[in-house]
Amino acid sequence: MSTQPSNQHRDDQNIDLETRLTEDHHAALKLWLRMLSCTVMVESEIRNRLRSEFEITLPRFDLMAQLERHPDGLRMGELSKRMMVTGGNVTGITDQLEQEGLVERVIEAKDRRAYSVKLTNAGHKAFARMAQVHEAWVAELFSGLNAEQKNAMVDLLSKLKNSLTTDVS
Amino acid sequence: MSTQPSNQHRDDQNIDLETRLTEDHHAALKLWLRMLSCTVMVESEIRNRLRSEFEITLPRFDLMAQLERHPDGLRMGELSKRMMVTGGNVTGITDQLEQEGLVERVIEAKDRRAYSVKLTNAGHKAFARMAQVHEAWVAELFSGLNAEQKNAMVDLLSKLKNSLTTDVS
DNA sequence: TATTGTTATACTCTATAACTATA
DNA sequence: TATAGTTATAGAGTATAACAATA
Repeated sequence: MSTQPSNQHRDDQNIDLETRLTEDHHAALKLWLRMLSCTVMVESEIRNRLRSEFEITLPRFDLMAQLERHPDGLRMGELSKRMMVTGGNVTGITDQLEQEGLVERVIEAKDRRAYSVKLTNAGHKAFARMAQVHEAWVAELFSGLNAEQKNAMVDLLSKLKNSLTTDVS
Repeated sequence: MSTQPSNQHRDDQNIDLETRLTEDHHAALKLWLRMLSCTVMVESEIRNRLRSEFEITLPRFDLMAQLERHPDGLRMGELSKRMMVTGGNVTGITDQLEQEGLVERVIEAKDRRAYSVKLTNAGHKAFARMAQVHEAWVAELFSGLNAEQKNAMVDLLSKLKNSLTTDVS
């Protein structure tokens, strides 16, 4: 093996490199396709249940969840960032929730261009009720993994998320 | 501890059970939220790149990917199942791809109600070009995980997917 | 001038239900 | 009658760009 001319040797190395690269590409693709299909399955199940049980859509639920975590309210721009959606959409979703009395816009004293969006009392109550059921659904859908496996996956996803937010942006 | 009356003891067990249940629910929710946000980040990045580089949408790309894997063609109903989308949508997406000459409907001799949808030669070429770049993007986006971690995650997702398709349907 | 948020518009995907043609 | 696929419709979410009000 080591008796081959260095040219050939270099070729071998290149071939190995290529092979490894291709294998890695395939592994990444396989991972992505599996992740996507799992996410789509869980997401559409939850979407359907939210609609049939509570007549609410996922983005609306998501906006309320964001506000639940921030009792002091969030600005439109902050909601936009957190929901990974452009401003116009947040306006639309907020409008709907405001009409239903679940959310309110409070003018900020310091910057009168900006609003602070908060859950109303009714919004808090409605969300608490939904969140509990929602959490049980999620637990049910992920019951195929035991505690250890769930933790392992959270760790892997955290690593991935970290690399995504560090590199890409 | 073991000197407590059995009533109290039973209470303790219940509390433990509840605690464990709540912990599990939280773990599942945490996992789901992390998985969702990772998927959304990767998906929107790929969606944007596909649009700006190739002027194609994700569902259209997905349909072509399905056909690439099945050179003999797929019926509309099969595409619908695989893409997890209703029939009307498949008709629409197929129409567009057919207009662009990337896909063709071939009437089935045996059952003249049904079509077999196939990639055209142009479709094959176009897809091959896109798939190569797409795979490189995915590899790049998942480069935060090493080979071992990717494999571990594929395994966990396979387990999850399996439990989802077994239990839920 | 820059920023916050809204409005107007258009596009894609989606589901549902009524429909046509064939089995 | 049942099935394969299409059509028509309506709705949600999305992005973009022009706009108003405030900083």
